[in-house]
Amino acid sequence: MPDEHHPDHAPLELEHFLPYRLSILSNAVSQAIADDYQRRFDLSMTEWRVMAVLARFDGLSAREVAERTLMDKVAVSRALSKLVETGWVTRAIHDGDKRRSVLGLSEAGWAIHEVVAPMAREHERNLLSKLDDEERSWLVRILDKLQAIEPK
Amino acid sequence: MPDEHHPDHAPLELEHFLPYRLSILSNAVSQAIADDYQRRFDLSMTEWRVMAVLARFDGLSAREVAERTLMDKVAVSRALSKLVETGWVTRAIHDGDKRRSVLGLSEAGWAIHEVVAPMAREHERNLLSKLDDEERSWLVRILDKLQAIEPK
DNA sequence: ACGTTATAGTTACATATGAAACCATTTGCA
DNA sequence: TGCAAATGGTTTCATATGTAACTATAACGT
Repeated sequence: MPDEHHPDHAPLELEHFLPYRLSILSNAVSQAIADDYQRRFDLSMTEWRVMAVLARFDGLSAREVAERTLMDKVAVSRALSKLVETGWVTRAIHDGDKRRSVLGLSEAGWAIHEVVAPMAREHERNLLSKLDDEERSWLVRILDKLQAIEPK
Repeated sequence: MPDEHHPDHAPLELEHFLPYRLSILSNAVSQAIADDYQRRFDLSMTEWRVMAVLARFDGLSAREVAERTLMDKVAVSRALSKLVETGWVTRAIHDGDKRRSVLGLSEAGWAIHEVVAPMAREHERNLLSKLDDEERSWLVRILDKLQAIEPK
């Protein structure tokens, strides 16, 4: 909790500064997971996110993938070109709109997914195991509130 | 809360996956702050973190700055060379160990700090204002637990 | 003292990322 | 219809970042 006794311009104590703490925690967690599938499948985090979204929503366009993952379209485009090349994602052209692509996991892509999804879940479980039930439910509630549309 | 009814290999629902949520939240928060001081002072996040640490601990070496900020030494080295060049940080050589540098904020550096620190605090307050007291204290407690040394 | 090893910090290179320009196609509307 | 504006997606370029190699100095063990 920010200490009211420090004047506003006093040096920040990074280790108690919420944005900093979130950043450290988030990076540590994401990196641990990413290292895992990176090492085993040479799959980047953006690529995995694209695959995860296509596993749930088959036939999306690239723009829709970008929306769902909150990544920008350039990142998605790059991830897709690699994924299509390695054969884990299929890309067709939308009939009726030649600009749009129609994306989905290939058989091989599903096979990767079958391995990586449980891996990711395992990391999450591991993280949550540090909390008790009460803490877990507060965490979800707090995240929901904090994420209620960032008002700049 | 992860839903027990989904088998482990089912498609991840990113929007309920804790590591993903943390990453989105953390990026949004940090980016909002960074945009702010970036625009006004052409100061990157790593540079600001170096300055924040030097505001609290005068005379650190580069390695110590890296430890305190959890950034790697190359990032710190680069940040420092820019900060020294713009004149916001002073760098001397440790007497008795010519490898070590002795770092600190300059007058100009302090002036920047006086503006940026309150800005950062304001963003944090803004974020925390979405929570009530009870939620805030749970959040701190939860972060403490989650951050208790990542056991890989 | 002296060579080996460790440490502080920088440089070089390879890769990742983001913004803007770009191409193709489609939409909106005069 | 036909042409300006919008949209989907890729390419280009400039910048950021991480890893490994490197330089200089210091510490250690004999």
